[in-house]
Amino acid sequence: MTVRYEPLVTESLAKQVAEKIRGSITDGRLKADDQLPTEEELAQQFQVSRPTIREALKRLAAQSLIRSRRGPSGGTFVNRPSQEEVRSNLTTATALLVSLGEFSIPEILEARQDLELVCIRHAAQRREEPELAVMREEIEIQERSTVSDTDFCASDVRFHRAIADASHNPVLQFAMFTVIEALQPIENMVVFHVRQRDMIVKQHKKILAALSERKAGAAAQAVTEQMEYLRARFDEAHELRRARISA
Amino acid sequence: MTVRYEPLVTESLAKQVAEKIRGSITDGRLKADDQLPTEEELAQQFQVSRPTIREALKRLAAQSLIRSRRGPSGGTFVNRPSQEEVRSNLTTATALLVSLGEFSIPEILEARQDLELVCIRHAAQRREEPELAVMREEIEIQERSTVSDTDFCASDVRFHRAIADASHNPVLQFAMFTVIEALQPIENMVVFHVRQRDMIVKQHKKILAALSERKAGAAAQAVTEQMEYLRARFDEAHELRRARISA
DNA sequence: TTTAATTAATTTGCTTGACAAATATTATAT
DNA sequence: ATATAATATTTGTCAAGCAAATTAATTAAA
Repeated sequence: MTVRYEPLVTESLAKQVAEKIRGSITDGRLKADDQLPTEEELAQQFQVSRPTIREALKRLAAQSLIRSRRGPSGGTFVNRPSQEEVRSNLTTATALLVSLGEFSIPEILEARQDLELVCIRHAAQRREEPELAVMREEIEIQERSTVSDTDFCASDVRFHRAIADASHNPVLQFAMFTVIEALQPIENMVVFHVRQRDMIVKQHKKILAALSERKAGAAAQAVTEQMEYLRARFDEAHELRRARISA
Repeated sequence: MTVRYEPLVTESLAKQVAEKIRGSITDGRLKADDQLPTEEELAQQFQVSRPTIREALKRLAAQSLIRSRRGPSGGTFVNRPSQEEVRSNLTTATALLVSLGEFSIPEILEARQDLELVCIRHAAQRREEPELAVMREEIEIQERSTVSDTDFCASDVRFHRAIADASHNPVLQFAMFTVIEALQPIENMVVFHVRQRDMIVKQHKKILAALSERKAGAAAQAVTEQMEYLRARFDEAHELRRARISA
């Protein structure tokens, strides 16, 4: 008699259950807003206890693949993950990688320059009034001398996100946002240490002007200028740190 | 007497606990490989039950922020998330967004062309033997007529990942991998429906040759060619589908 | 004395059973 | 007919305990 061996399973039950359910979502058997069976029923189907089912569901909830509501019409439903949610998950993960030193500063700067150049070329073609309005607004904030360093940096992030938005390609936005967020702590360092806001604002104005007139070349030029400026400031900071260490 | 109101909390306990712990990881109070208190101790500290703590930990485990091991020397530890893990999480999330139609096919194709052009310019400068070897190997696989459609697509993905690798910028790799993975199901469609492998292999050879000789212009040209070819095939497929529907 | 096997201790993994809280439905009273 | 109250359903939480894995300590044997 032939025996079909099941694969040896060492994964935890909760993880297996989570994978099974995740599978039925990703392969389309469960669509957005579909309702899952109740925890009780799932427990029976998988032949595990309810807390185990709950651990599995929490894994999925952590990736905002599902949402739960209490009550008779409640239950667990497949989530339609918004780009926002996915992006925020991605951002925390990326920030962690950065903080662990997986990416070096020059690498981040290079990637950011490359990606922003791609975005700005499309932006020069496709930018609409709303994005220009955001940029104008942020420049105004950045010009106020009363604005704190933290707020200045936050405004800077919003300005560059507006550039990504103006590309009107959500995939590029997605990639760009990640790099912008990843760069933020580093950018904070610069602003805090170097305190050269005027230059940055001047460059932002140049970018805005070029986009307003749909001049792709000038916009690319302005972006390149700013990135080279940032790079120089970072090199300075690096020199300073080395000097301090060796002293 | 003045009263300080705590913010009204409607989030579930498990979620709050997870956020607290996540916070102490992302702000650096807990570093990689640090050990968390036992579930029992956490339950006491947060004044909740152990299953609630476990649900919280599972949320974090789902994002591979922590790992657990049983036994006396076991416990829960802060994970040093590898790029692989973060990427695989990101990939499933992105695939879901694609399957939900958050990104259109032309948008994905455009982003992929732009990003791959960025990668290939760096690759022409920095490519090393290992990446060229991978490309050669994959081309060889793709030339075999016995290879299944699925395997052909998988090899294609590996080929393009090698291009991203050759850029030697992990941030770009990160962004590029996402888009490649996102495109894969669509690419499968093309190969399955159009069955034009020769052309793709020919283009891959052109890319490899240009990279071998470090000719950035030729490499960019070859990439553009392939992307325009794919775009044309997709338009055809789209035409076909529309024709079928209207018929 | 050294080495191997056994035992004990610790920590996560899982189960059972129960109650609390939220929320829609249904029944009741005005 | 409408407002209110009771009820049923489902997730959220708790409690206590056993199982499994794994290391450290202990004991027995060579």
